[in-house]
Amino acid sequence: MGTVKNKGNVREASCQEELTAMRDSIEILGGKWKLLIMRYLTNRTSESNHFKKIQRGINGISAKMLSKELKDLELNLMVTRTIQNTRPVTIDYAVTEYGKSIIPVTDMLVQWGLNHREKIKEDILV
Amino acid sequence: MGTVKNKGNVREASCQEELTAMRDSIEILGGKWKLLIMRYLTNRTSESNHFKKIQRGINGISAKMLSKELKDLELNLMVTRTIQNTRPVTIDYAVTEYGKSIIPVTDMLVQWGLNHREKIKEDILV
DNA sequence: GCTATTAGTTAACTACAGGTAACTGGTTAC
DNA sequence: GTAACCAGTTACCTGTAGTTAACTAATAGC
Repeated sequence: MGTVKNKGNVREASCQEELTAMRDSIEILGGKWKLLIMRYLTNRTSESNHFKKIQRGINGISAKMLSKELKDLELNLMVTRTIQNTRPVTIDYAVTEYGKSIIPVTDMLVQWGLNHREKIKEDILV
Repeated sequence: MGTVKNKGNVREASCQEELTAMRDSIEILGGKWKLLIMRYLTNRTSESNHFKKIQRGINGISAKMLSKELKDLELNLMVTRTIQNTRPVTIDYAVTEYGKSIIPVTDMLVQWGLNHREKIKEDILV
């Protein structure tokens, strides 16, 4: 470790760093819901997003999971949680400036998903 | 459904399509290993990648998981499996042309992971 | 008092992702 | 014959991601 012997090792080392970086991303953003929640919130930065509204917007997510995932995202500084002075009380969730760094990731996943649908269609026809 | 009543609904509709697309992506590429395997293979398209070599290259993956994930990726047309005429037999795994469409996704995840490390460091120092 | 809204929490459960380790089967080299 | 390489498979187990449904607590309207 530490000594770089040749080009092969340089490539090897940086590849391992890449894989480690991706492990981190997957650990933080992995699972069924986190990226969906982030996508939902980054699409609506102009409005206030309270708990029930988010739950209605993301098809199929339960209160328990939404609550848990929002906590995780808050811990990782991706979203903020603000209590609103409304009756009944609402809690506003918003993407942080840092959280917006996720946009390129979700953009790529959306594009890839759409593209994959097209690919599947083609494969069925041909 | 079908009738678009106003701009709000248009935005709503396309957002739901986006989320659906992302659900697809997450379903196909989700889990601890698939994206790591794809990253590993797309980084080495010039060489042949046999089973043991991949397992050695991706730290911590077991034969069972690698075997299972490669099968899944093959089913989704992301990689090909070719038996090599070597002694002992080796099996070559390669990313398909279509599989390369995943590169922008893994690129973004690698970048985000690296950036996140930096962010955490800063937060500790400040 | 009853119902509805908000934001969750809690318990009880299931299913599957994933880990560990032993094993098959074929080939080569010593 | 035995050790080492290849490519997996199989069985067993565990932890946790995720589901469902019931429940708390506060406020407002009828």
